[in-house]
Amino acid sequence: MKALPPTTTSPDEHIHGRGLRMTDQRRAVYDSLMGKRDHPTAVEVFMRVKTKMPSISLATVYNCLETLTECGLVKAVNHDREPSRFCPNLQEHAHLFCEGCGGVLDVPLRTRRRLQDVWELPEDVVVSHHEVSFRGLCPKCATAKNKSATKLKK
Amino acid sequence: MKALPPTTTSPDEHIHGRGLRMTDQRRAVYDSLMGKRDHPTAVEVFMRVKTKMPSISLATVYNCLETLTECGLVKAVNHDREPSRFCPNLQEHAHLFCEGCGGVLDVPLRTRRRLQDVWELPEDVVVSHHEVSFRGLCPKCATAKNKSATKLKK
DNA sequence: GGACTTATTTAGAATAGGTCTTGATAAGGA
DNA sequence: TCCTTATCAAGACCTATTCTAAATAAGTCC
Repeated sequence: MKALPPTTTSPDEHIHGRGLRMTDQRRAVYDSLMGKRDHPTAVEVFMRVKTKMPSISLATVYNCLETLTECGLVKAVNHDREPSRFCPNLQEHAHLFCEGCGGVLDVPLRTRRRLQDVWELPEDVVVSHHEVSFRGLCPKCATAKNKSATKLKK
Repeated sequence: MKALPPTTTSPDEHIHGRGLRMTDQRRAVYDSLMGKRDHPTAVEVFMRVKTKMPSISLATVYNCLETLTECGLVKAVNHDREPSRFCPNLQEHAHLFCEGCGGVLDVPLRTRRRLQDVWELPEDVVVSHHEVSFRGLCPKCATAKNKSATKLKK
């Protein structure tokens, strides 16, 4: 749960802290997420890593993603019943799933704001984790749709 | 998306408005959700409805739940990759998934609050749906855990 | 009411994302 | 080096859900 920012602790130290090793496979999976931070699914990660490491198996990618998630180096992102996606952004944020282009956008928490400001959580509850997802249109798709709608009106 | 409160429109009218019928199966599924509002999974709904209507099939329960969801009479609730749960509460709310008892709690939106107060959504986006889920301990489990922890300390 | 059309239900097969199992490899420590 | 533990790879397996096809039921038009 607790995840120190990677500037103070390297991914390797993070993993070693749990008695685990930073293997080539884990590093390749982690690097692929850091390289193109677009919330890929496990299969997409698999395809990307496979270009650099052709012998890697899908099961290993699943294992690596699970390990990295447990170590707090990446976050697993779920939306409806779609395949899980993975995200190396450790800042607190929500996600916008674009129905137009299928992309996923990070939505940061406003400074000095907390979810309790909006949600009436009963007293005494303990919250260990939360996930917030929006579905709709990203700025690009929204403006594109708007334009075509205006065009049609004329 | 848009869901008129059931006080102004009956479930039947809701369904008829879409050219669909309120069949016995759909009513049984709907009633089972209204009767015990504890966020059951499709299989749990199936087991409950089966006691009143032994001939119903699981596929029908899935179909009914989908229809009711599309008509805006119930909400589908997803959390991590667990099976979907169903909820007849049409007010805006989030969910707390208790790791202690496995229960699900509705968490209402504070009055006159909106998610944009907390999340820095970029301009121009269009949001058609959102889902917020907390994981942790419900009040009962949290206090129970607290008590046993204090006991151990003594 | 009867014939026709469309919705709905049912049971079981099929699918998809993900997990588990097993045997082989590799890395560290004494 | 030998021993122990972690990791990997391949494929079998699991589970929630969807699809398919045939059977029923409900409207609708005459």
